[in-house]
Amino acid sequence: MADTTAESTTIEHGSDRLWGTTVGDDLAFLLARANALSLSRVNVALADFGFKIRHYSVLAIAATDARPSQRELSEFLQLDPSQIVSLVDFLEKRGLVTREPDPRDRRANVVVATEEGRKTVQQARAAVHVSEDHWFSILPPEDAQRLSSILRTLAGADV
Amino acid sequence: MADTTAESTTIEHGSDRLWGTTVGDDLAFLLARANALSLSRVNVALADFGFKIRHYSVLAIAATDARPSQRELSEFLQLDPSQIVSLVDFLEKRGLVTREPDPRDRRANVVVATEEGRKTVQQARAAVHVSEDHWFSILPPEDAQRLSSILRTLAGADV
DNA sequence: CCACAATACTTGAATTTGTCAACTATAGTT
DNA sequence: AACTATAGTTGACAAATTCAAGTATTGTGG
Repeated sequence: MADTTAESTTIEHGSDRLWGTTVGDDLAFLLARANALSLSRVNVALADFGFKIRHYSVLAIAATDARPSQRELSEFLQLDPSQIVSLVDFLEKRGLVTREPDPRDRRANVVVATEEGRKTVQQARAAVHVSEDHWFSILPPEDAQRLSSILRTLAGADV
Repeated sequence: MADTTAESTTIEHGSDRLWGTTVGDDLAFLLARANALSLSRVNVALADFGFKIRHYSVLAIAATDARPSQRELSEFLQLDPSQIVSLVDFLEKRGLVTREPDPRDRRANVVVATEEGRKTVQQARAAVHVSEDHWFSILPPEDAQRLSSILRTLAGADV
């Protein structure tokens, strides 16, 4: 842990002392805080595209050949189905994705990126990765790798 | 990527196949998802106390001898000052914390847990830790340790 | 000491997000 | 055909987020 003494020259607005309190040891708290920081960075990176993280996530998945249904998106992104509706509406209005009928199930739509959508997501992904890499570069490379692998375990293991 | 040989016996509710898409590699996404899972667990554990994670965080910090000001809480928890106001209102109405004038700065309040608040937070902390430990026990112990350490680095380093 | 800018907290309003129930259309089952 | 379950949509409502403005106090430069 205490390998980076990267503070103290700054005037220190003073809330850092709260790290010593019990919540500073709490994994749920650390996760929440790391996520909040990550989120705000990513959202800044996506602001140029008029996206927030969710638009980006939906578009990125739609730009693969996975051809996800809205239900799958809802489940995977842990969002209410009605939230997926508005996300897809948003992207569809901008011509980035289309709803295509699922030939196997006429109730379902499949969300697919347009050519424009694929171009856009490529640029957005680049922006996101620049912002992420910059942040994660404060970690030794093997820690970034470990973090990714550990989080995959946690995030994939429901219950 | 493309294993759309949708034929398999595993009819499975299906969204797991989306792990293969690009977002599944994205640290920001993994962080968000892990946090969402952690959050919902913790909130379940706290429901008995009528808390959500933020009430608990404020109370837990107030129950130390750190005597945080509201501004410090705002900064540390990354919440708008007005959100701290309502959290402290909430806890104060329940007799769990009090606002005490900061002798060094009459503009500021210091948030301190009452005796009742200290008792409550102790029970709440136990509930949270049970729920966390249960979840994190899917990790090998050294990974849990590493995760904690890595997250502390990430969460503490606000470039 | 005075004028002025900055800070700590509070209030309220605007916006976004989260949650949920009801509805239509289709699927699957018996 | 009757029944139940599912995919998507809509709309209502609650909760959370963000912002702008106001009060009291602090600190600073003249």
